[in-house]
Amino acid sequence: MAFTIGDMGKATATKIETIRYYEKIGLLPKPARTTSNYRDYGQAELGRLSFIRRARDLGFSLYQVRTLLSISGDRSCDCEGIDRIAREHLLEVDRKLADLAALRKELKAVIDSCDGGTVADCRIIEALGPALSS
Amino acid sequence: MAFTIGDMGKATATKIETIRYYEKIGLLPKPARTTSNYRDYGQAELGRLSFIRRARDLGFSLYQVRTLLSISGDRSCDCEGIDRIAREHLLEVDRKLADLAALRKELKAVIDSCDGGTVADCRIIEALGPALSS
DNA sequence: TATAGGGCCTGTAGCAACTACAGGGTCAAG
DNA sequence: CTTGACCCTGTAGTTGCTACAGGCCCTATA
Repeated sequence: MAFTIGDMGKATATKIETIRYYEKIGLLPKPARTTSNYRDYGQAELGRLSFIRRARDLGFSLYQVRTLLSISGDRSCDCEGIDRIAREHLLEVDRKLADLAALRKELKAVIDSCDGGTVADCRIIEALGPALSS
Repeated sequence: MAFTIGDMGKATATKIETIRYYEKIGLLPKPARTTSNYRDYGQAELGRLSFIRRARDLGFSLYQVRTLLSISGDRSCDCEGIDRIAREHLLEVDRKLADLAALRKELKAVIDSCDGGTVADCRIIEALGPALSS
């Protein structure tokens, strides 16, 4: 029922420094301390940290996580805000996917154009930019 | 034939601060100066900056760009090194694409599980983590 | 009982790759 | 001759951590 910062880290696959960082920026509350000044966490903090990590794994920014946490703290509030953030994030992910796919295609084309030889006739270099007489 | 830093920026869609930053970290050489201490660029610098930007657009890191530039500077060197960097980068892009696609799928599932109501029964929140009794 | 090893503490600095000022000088047009 | 757009240097901020440095604490073993 009481966890050290190391326990928290193990339970959520989070580095200790990261946990302290979350505390510093106010994502995690300042926990109780033992007599020897060790952080003393309970179930609630563990849950909160799990939530943060899970949201981070899904690609939410810390700013978004902060909002998600504050909305989810108020259980009577309706879930429209949550839904909006999640959908917005999904759009962003889709944009990134499209960008990355386009980039991949172009990169592949650049690579495929090269058939060895010296740099003087390397197509990759050529494709990367004009007039690199430096 | 002579460009100000602003010209360079316009020609390559690069912010002035970024150009100065590239100079500071040694990616661009220190250019000549006019009598009033303005940076005075020539064609070579423009080419080099284009190269950098193009490589960055393709997702190469500044570290990789640095290597690409140094290899491409030696036109007699064979293009194996270039090819290796590019292929490695392609693999990295493929990994990112796969990760992002997986994330997208999971995020979509989380969003789709929600059918409104109050936060108390919001599935998004539920899916994000257990025991968030904070 | 001494000591060795782990774990914990604070605080600061570093990473990528920029971006954004603050506080000033320069230049061309009206 | 003044206004506005450009340029200069230098420093600090961004995101999300990560890595020390220098020190305290706790447990197990010889």
